[in-house]
Amino acid sequence: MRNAISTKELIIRESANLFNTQGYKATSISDITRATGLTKGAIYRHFENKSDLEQQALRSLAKLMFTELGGQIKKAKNYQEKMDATFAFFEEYMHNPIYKGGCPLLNAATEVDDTNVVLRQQTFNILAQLKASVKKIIENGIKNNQVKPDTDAAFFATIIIATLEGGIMMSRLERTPDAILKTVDHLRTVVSSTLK
Amino acid sequence: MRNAISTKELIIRESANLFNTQGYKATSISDITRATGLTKGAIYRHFENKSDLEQQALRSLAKLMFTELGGQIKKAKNYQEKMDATFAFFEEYMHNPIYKGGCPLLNAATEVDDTNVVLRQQTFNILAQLKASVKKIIENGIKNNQVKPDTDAAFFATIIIATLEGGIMMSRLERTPDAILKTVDHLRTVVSSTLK
DNA sequence: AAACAAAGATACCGATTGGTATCTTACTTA
DNA sequence: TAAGTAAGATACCAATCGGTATCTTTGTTT
Repeated sequence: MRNAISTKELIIRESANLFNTQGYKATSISDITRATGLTKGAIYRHFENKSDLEQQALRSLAKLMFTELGGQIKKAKNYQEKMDATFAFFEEYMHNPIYKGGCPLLNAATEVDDTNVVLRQQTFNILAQLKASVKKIIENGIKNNQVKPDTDAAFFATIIIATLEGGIMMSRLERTPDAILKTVDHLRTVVSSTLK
Repeated sequence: MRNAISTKELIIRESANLFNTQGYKATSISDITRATGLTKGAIYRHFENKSDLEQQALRSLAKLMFTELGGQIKKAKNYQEKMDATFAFFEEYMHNPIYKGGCPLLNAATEVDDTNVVLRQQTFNILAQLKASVKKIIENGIKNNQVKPDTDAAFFATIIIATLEGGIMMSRLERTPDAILKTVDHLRTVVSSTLK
């Protein structure tokens, strides 16, 4: 049997790419057969149905995102550097993206919020995880005497993520990094205001 | 002939509703026949094809948005009130939306940025119009001695829109106004910082 | 009221959708 | 090397897709 796990990875990689650029509903199994060079029979051997594949593809995109982002944050030594790393990660999207089609969180959130229950819950969890990681950076900053102790971590985590995601939406629509650069620039001054 | 213009309005209204909640690609003509109580023959008498209907529906959503937003802004007398009116408009989305499915700009932008050329250009124009209107408020604020003269209007217009759209995305995914309330709260302090 | 035109309904088209049953191929184990 | 099994290919299914040609209905005009 030709290596099963590597073909499953191939299917997930290619379908994740298509889902993130064309949308989940709009991507057909035939699209995925074309992208992978496999047949329907091969795909349905590895996944129960399309919904199953969608979930695993989104999970893969989220993992990729958190692995890369988490790695960059870990490298940074203090609060300000960790925040900078976070901003740099979203800024980098535009130049050399780790996946095509923009932010998987933004894409999934806007597509599935009214229609796809299972994908919505999964996307909700991705947002929660992202918020938690930004919140943690701020809380650690307070603990390490780098951030004003009365700083509302949940509040800043929310506005930072909202601003970045909105900036990505604009930059992708305008096909220029202008918006994401402006939002990151602004967020740097926001972060400065939380400094001790 | 049963009133043609009112049935065309019905088709646009119902399809705009479906497009904004389910997505453009994901909404079929049959969905629209169900929502309107009309048949395919009736729909294709008023629109060349699905793309034509998509364009007119998005145009209708944008018009609705700018009419409502513009009206609120016009009512406000000075810079701060006009900004508050803008924020209130986006905040209101959550409680009593003027259209289902969230912000038409955000929805269209994330769906079509990689796939649909004609709808992408249209969405691009909507964003440009929104940016221009926020920019104008700031520029008038400068002219009327209410805003610091060195304020970068284009910069603030971008970060305000990005933050609001990101806040809407989060609030809709989380099904709670928490995020949009936080972002608006933050933007009020941002606006304060531009005051003379 | 007869003629006409416009609005909408019906019935169909080929192509594509997600999904499945079955067949063939490739590899492992005995 | 023969048998067994897992991976993938093939061929099909009913349902739905966007779209169209044609028919019926409705209202206007003369």
